Amino acid sequence: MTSSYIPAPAGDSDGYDPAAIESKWRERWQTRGTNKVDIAGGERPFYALMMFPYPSAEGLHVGNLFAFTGNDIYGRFQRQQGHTVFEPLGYDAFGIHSENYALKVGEHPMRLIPKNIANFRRQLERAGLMVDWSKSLDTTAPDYYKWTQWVFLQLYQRGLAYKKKAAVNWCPSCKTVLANEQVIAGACERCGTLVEQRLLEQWFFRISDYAGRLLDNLDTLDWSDTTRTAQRNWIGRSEGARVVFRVTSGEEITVFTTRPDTIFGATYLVLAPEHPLVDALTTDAQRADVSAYRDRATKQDLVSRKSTREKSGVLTGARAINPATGDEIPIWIADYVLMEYGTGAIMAVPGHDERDFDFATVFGLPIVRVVAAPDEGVDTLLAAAFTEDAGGHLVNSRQFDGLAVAEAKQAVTTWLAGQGAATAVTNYRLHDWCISRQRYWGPPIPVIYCDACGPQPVPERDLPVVLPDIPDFRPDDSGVSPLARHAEWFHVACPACGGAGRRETDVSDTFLDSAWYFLRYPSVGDDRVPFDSSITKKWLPVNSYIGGNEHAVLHLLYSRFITMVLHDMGHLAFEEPFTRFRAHGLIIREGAKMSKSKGNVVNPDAFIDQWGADAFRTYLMFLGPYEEGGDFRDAGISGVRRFLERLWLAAELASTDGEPDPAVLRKLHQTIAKVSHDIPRLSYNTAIAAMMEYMNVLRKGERTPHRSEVEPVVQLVAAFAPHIAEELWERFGHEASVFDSGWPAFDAELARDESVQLAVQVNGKLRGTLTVAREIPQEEALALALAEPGIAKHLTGPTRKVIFVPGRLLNLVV
RNA sequence: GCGCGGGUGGCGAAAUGGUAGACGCGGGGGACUUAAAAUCCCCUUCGGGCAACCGAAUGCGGGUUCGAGUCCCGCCCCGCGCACCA
Repeated sequence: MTSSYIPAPAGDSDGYDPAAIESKWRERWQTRGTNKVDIAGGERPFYALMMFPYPSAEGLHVGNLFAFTGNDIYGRFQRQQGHTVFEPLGYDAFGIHSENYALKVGEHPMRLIPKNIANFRRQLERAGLMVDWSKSLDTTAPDYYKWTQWVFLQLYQRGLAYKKKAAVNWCPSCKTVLANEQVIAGACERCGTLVEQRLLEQWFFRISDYAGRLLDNLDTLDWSDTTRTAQRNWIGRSEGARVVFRVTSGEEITVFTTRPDTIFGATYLVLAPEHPLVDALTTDAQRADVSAYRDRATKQDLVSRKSTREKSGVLTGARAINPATGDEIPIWIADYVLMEYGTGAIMAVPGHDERDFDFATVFGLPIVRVVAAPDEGVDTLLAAAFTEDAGGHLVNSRQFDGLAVAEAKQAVTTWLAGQGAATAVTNYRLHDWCISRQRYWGPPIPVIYCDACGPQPVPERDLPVVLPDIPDFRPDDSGVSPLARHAEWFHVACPACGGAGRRETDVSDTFLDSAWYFLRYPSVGDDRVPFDSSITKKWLPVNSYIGGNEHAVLHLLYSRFITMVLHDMGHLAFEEPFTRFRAHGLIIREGAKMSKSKGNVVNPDAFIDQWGADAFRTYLMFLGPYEEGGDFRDAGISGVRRFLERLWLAAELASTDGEPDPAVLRKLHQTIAKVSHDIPRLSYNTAIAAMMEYMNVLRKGERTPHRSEVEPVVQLVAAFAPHIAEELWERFGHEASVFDSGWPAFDAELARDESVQLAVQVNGKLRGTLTVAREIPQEEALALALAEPGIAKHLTGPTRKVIFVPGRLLNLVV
């Protein structure tokens, strides 16, 4: 028997030529349909999803490739485990990024985006991803956003979409609403202009109705802990009570507090300046001060208002009764109380809340101690707010004196509830999702306004509401979307009465585009429904989702929310879209985040030209732990390239004469075990290191490897370096793709070392190592150790204790 | 301020509580070669020593343990996220 691969004659050696084999296999995969997925019939479906990119004009970023390659390896590995793997990729191409860039370069986004996408596609194909391009999608295509609009209508029908006037961050330069996270230190994250506050009518989704479920379900998900923690913090559940304070003039003020136990120390109330009761409560004497203060507060942008720590406020002149003490206390307004959290009103307990303490100090308000630590008395002076609750007990609280804080929270709430003054409630920090954008480049929100019928949803049969191709899409300062200027689009018949109607001119947030795209991929091409029910049943929920932690909160939370709503409406059988999620790390270069301004951006095309896609992929995965990212240093890639060259050479030289070396086989099986263990954990760097180690053994002293020592490594390396693996696999005489060849069999017998290095310690310090049989008993190991002069000389006294870890270590305590 | 990561050779990094530094880069030396490249071999944490060897060492200080990079307590530094959330 001879190898089916006949080496080229010496002098005309056909060495490793990545450019040639990579383009060969790109074509071969295409013609053979290697990456095409049998959506309807494929067995053991496995959905390996990665977060889709925004196709920027600069082209693919190394960070994108790092992320995609990590997912691709996982997907290819699952395919080699016998799954039908679906690894789709599409484009998240709507949004303010594209629109601003289009304005900057003076080209219409409808022309610009297809160019960007074509460039992205070219770069992605070079990277050798196992993507089924027939199932790609683009959020800006009408046949996609038709269904984004359908999703909106579902929420609308369910009563989960509503309009309200809301104070929003407004960037006067970008002429748009900004989310809080887009405002950095009071300025627009994009252009640096100081942000103002505006009141606009906006569409919201009632995600806060789902806060409890979104929080509770987190416990059941196989997700990165950091991501789950981030979501928990974002949802921000807190247990407390709503307490009603009666105003002496008759009104009632409801406050939210997490410390009902401290109510005996509530010496004043504070309302947010925007609180609806302020007008009614304010006395004539205070009216001028109050309205001046409110004017000042509303002019300030939301972020700098929140970041100012100095306390300010004014008296309303009204007084309320503390339901616990019966005392009259003053009512203030102050901007440290936020209208959007809780009830927009608080009971101030300066003795036990830092902010209230600061405020009371500034305005000379009474500070009463109602909680004391074990070593403190009723009258121990409060130099600062005492906010610890563990170990504290109540004082100055009448019948509750002496109760521990935790019990008092319950007891006080129950007592107040008995008088109708309180209810125990759970409050969430999560607020409703504003989806309106006063911009052009997004899916129009499918609503028509009619003077006779009011707002009407666009009937499903009329979807999509196509975004018109208009030359002037520049936003202006009116706060109204550019679409309003396009008369023949704007004016439309009312779907209810047929009379004159006007279209909603806001478009929706890009987060809505991406909150359901994973549902669409398997059903791409189906124009009857957004997602086919039997296909969805087969492929979803997503088995593995990989993406950046920058989307840990919003994108993942919104996707979960939309999925949950569609589940509740009977469209989906599951309520959590991503069974497993792992956040990948960030690639940095020379210790700094890659950015154009720092000039340290790596151009993937240039690297692939020079080193080949296989080396580039493998190097990216070798940089560091996938979930932590790594430092991209140009010099490092040579080691990975050398590894592939050595693999190539080993395959070229492999012979079928004689028998494989048992020592090499042992290392091979140890390597199979290591790689099989590491890939599912995304521990790609150590899997590569293990294969490199094996290559060192295989080629030790320029030995000629046996074919059976090389062939399995081709399968192991395939997920990392797919082109070279296919080429070598073919040269070994296989007709089918290496990705349909399965996974090398692991033999524990062959992998077992018969002798091991036993560490010998004296008092925990290493004093020597013994090469011994693996199963050596303690007595024999001890005897061998004592016979070793280098060890014996450290035994300065009688042995008091012997610790023996079989096969690993012997520790003698003297 | 709060939350989440992280701190290990010249560098990127490995290490179920059990020989710290695997693997790779860089560096040094050697073999092969007329020479170079490629390939292969050896060395490369620091200090001391001709050497066998000895000592120190995983941000700092304590602790638990026969044994700690790993677990516990208290700090310092770096990155990311959130930030008057009652």
